[in-house]
Amino acid sequence: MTDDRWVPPPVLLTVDLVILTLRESRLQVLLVERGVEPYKGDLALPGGFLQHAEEDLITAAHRELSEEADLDVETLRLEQSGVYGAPGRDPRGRVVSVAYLAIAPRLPEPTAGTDAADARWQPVDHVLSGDLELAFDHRRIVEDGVERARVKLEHSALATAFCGPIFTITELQEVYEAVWGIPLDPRNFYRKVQKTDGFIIPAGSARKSATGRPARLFKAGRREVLYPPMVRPSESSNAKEQ
Amino acid sequence: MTDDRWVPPPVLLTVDLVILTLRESRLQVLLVERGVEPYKGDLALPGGFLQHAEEDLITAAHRELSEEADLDVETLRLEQSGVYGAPGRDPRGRVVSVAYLAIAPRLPEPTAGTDAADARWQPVDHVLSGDLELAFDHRRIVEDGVERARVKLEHSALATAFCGPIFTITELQEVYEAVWGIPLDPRNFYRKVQKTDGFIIPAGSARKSATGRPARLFKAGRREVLYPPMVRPSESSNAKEQ
DNA sequence: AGAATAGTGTCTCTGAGACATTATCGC
DNA sequence: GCGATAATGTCTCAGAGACACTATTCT
Repeated sequence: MTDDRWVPPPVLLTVDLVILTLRESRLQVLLVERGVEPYKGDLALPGGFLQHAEEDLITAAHRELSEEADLDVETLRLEQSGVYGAPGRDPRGRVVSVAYLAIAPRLPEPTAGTDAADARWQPVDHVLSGDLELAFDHRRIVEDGVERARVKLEHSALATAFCGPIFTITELQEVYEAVWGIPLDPRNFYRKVQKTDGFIIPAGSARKSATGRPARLFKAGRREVLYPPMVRPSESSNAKEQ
Repeated sequence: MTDDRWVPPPVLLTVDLVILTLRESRLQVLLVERGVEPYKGDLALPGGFLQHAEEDLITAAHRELSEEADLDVETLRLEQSGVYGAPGRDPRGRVVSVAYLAIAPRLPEPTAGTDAADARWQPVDHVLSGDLELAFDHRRIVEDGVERARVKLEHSALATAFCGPIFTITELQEVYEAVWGIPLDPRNFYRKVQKTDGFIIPAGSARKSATGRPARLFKAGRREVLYPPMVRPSESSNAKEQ
């Protein structure tokens, strides 16, 4: 099968970023309008080719993150979310894309970057429902990224990363509700979060809303892995396989 | 930052396979002795370069699987497990590897393939403990693959794939014990597995061991996602992040 | 006082863990 | 009968879900 003169086919590598945030109590994903062919003018995930042969994947992801959105790279956790390498996915040739997932607190409207004609937040439901068409196979990448975020919310303290440095329990609950897309009972949520040791740490008390009793403030604790995990209700009737 | 004449750097793509099975009640991984440089003579995961520019990743994984081990591809579930693309991981240049995880029932000693001087099963503990040196960053790939298998055992009916088409509950328990590396209570395991609807289906009754009461036989049910999940004990004291 | 939001308490049910007991085989 | 393995039952405790109540602010 392998010839003496055979050489492996080169491929081009891109990193694509699924940057999720919370705006107006909805889970939103950062999309850019492509400024170049192919799919020029269409919406797509921020990302791009590896810069040079020595660039690390995670480095490239961070570079694209700061290039295409004016975000503070330090505060963002970045994690690999999948590889997409189907032969026909990019008309420019054999392009394999490594997807990275980033979770961010409320962010400002991003400034347009170099490769992107425009960059803006879009609700993920619009993407998942298909109302919003994305270039390449980026819709699938968003789907996988969102599902990964949902699972991570169960088992890790990731939700605090969606909030600012100081937050109320209600705000934290809103994060879960937005990402999971379901309502939660405030009292059970309160109890669960409070008794999960090291999840959140008290940080004084202050007013938050215009009316009502002032909420206590918290900051993220040291615990990364939540055990027992936060449970997503009615998980009995789902099906999610590769 | 982007020059007019700039072109993205090409990379070489490999697929690496983490093939896990159960032999002698231990979790074992298929390793090959490399027949070519670099790392010639060292143990490594089966795998290799993309064959041609149009080959799908999963196709390449299946091809390597049948090339390097004489396994029935049909019965194996294959799933992406990670990407490994650190700049210095392969002396031949910029090589990015996509790892695939395969789970298999008891398998025979494999026959040596084309690229591999020798192929054989090795207990994963030997790899994880570092007693067994692996080429490239393959030890890390095995670590990630095993952890993924452990998690999948919790939330999916994957464990039945380790068994043959017909099995006893005790055999199924041995799968969990081998992969998780901990002993389980037979009575609680029995109860849990029985009441998880659609996990296993009765398939008659027959003798299994030389002595004692004959065990009932089962086959895999239709359910893929287990809810509530099988819980891995003492998960309270672990830490596992990217 | 009343509206609005934050925080606490209680009851019930499910499921996990620990462990004793019974059932069915070969000898 | 005995030894060995399979299967079932029981008790207890932790945690999730449902829901009523109290607390603290503002107007």
